[in-house]
Amino acid sequence: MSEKIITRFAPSPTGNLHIGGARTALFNFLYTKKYGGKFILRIENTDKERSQKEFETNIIGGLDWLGLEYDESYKQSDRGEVYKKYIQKMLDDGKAYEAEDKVIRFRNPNTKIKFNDLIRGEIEFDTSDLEDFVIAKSLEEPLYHLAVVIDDHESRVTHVIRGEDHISNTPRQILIQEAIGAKRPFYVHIPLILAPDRSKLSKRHGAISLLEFKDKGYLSEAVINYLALLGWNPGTDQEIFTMKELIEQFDLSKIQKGGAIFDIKKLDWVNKEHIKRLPPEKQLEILLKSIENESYMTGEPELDVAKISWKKETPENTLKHLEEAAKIIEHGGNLMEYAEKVGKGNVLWPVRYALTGAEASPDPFTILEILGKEKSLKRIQNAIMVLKDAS
RNA sequence: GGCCCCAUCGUCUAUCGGUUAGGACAACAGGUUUUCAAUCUGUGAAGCCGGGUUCGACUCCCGGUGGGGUCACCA
Repeated sequence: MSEKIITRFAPSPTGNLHIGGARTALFNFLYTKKYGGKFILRIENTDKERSQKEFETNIIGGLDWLGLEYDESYKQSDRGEVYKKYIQKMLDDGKAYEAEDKVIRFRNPNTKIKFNDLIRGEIEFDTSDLEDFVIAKSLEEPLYHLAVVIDDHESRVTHVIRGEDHISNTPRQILIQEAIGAKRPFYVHIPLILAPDRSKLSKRHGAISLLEFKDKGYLSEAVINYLALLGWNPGTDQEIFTMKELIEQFDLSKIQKGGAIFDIKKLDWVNKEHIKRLPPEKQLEILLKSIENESYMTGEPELDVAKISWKKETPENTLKHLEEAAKIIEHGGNLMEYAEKVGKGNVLWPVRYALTGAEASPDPFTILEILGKEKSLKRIQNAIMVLKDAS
């Protein structure tokens, strides 16, 4: 290795950290850790109107939850003097000029810019399509392209790993680099994470805060694992990874070119697989916490008459079983004994369904205990009523 | 619309010129007559289209088509 790898994740605090941003951060992190480099977090808040402290907190909280530690961090709002120096120099050199409308524009040399993207190969743009774009509102107010180039230059960033939506920004940034004599980093434009309709993920389609996954009880290891698999694969059949394994196996050449749709069902499966690998006591803790949020814990279950009876059992018999079960529960009798006598499923299924309204849930005895006698009996009576109404 | 990127099952993907095109999720069917099910088994499901190159193309080239991104004094 001739040069130490330096990467950065550069979110703008104009929104919460969502899965797309989280995956970009993850890829930067994995690549850096694999080669023992340095990973920088840079908060891009040159837009004072749209940037909010709340989003900054959310982004940092999200990275922290995922365990994506950075070696260094800074905010663009703290670097006004640095940008000012560069803008003045560009003005002095004639690389930029103050336009009549009081903004500072880049003097576009109108050349062809060709760059090599590490996962897409050579990409060429004719920058004469671009006008003299604005690089700063004033000496004190730099804009995105300028700030990015200066920061990457001063931080000696070697690899710019970012979303594919930045491909069209690259030629402008290269133009600025050349104007200030900065070295060109390697570019790695990773595919976008898509909404189910294949459009870019936006708030509309659930570009929800990453932290909501935490609130919903997902394991950060599972989220990391699933995100890594969106657009990357190890070339083997392995699908469940620890962070350590991801770092070992991560490879830019295995990154996909096309966008990938986020599939919550697969995340659920990955999450399940990670839970299975946890010690039993930890699993219990997760189970208990997940039950708290179930609909049957927060409200009354809604029953579908057709689902009350177990498989081929008749509604008449089910009615009888439920009435009997209610009696047994009321007097603290042995429900299992009765169930074994007339067929376990015939009794246990309707009881559990009456209590939860769910096809999948913990077993009836656990639910009975959690709900308590009074609430449980009320729900069973309700199921009996629903059954009677239907006949 | 201009410019740019992309294209294998519904979804995530393997294949780096020679495979019955493999795996996973999901779906569907069935088993375990629910103290356990965050289970087990099985089934269906794909190379966008048209030209080349080649003994041989999912794979390489060209052209379509389709999808996406981007065109701010936002990032």
